[in-house]
Amino acid sequence: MEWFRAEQRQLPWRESKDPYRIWVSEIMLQQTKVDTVIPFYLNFLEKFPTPKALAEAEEDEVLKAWEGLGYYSRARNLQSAVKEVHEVYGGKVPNDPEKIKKLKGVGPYTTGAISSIAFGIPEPAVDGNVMRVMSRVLWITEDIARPATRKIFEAAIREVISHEDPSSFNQGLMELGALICTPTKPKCLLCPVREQCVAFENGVQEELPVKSKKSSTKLKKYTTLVIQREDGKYLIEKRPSTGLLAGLYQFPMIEQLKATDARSTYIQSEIDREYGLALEVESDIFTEVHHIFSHLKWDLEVRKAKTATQKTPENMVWLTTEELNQFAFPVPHQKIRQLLLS
DNA sequence: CAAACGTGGCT
DNA sequence: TAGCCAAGTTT
Repeated sequence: MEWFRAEQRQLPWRESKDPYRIWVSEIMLQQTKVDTVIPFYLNFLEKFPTPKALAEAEEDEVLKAWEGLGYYSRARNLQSAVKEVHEVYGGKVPNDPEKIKKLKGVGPYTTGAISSIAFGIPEPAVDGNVMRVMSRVLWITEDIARPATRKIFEAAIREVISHEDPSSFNQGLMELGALICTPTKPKCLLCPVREQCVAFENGVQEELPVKSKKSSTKLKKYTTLVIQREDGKYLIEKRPSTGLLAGLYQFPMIEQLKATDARSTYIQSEIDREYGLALEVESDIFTEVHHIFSHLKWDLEVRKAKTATQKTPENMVWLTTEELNQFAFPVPHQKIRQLLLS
């Protein structure tokens, strides 16, 4: 805690003890680096300064503020939970871990983080940093990829957490993991708990934590259509409200399951069959986009198309060039949008 | 419990 | 280049 108080970074969410602001920061920081979060955090709180402002916003507006940050269910769950706080708790985040834990998008880590940082309650906040630091300090060799392992670290933290300043204790452990006890090349000579570290004592700090590997990404190929009608507007599809990139907007895509699915005759018949749109698909490829997600890879073959119809299929909308920027697109489709706007 | 769920930076 | 990693949660 002494090390943390002296060495901690100045970060936007450390300038306020407003539980709402702590909450927003903790959701954004899930699986996301500090440097990535900062600009999103500042913009988000400018747009939605209070639980009330977020509760009353349009979901599309919330997603737009999250555009490019990833894991978009975080944004939708956060707004849903804030609505609950607004309705059930009068707009104030409850000062009780059991109630906090029930909020959508708030799991064991975030419960501990909000409880300790915003309310000074001595609850463990076990994230990847804490498991790395403690696996080294205590030479714990359990596989941290397994859900059950988190409980081992929570039990260890409960034994030593400060009841005077649980906020500095939890944040200090995470800050230590971020700045000193790093995944590779940990700066042990600068570490304030080097003397207590069993892994350092035995020279095995680089072997910890033990973490099993995840399965590799799977490839999906799509023909992606930039469909423009006579007044210049583009046809944009809103993704379903569940699953991958839920609620985001994109250029319509047809999956290529076999080689012939890339032909314009196939594309045209598919669009006619699914949406009743008569399309003239160009034979040239406008651009290609390749994108790697956490668990899958997209290869997009983008082609331009024209249509004369005024019909608007379900879950689609015609947008002007300017309006394209008002909706949240996933990164691969941002690349296409950027080409059209340049 | 394993897998789904984004993105960008680093090795 | 391919894989790993980052203040995890939900299904």
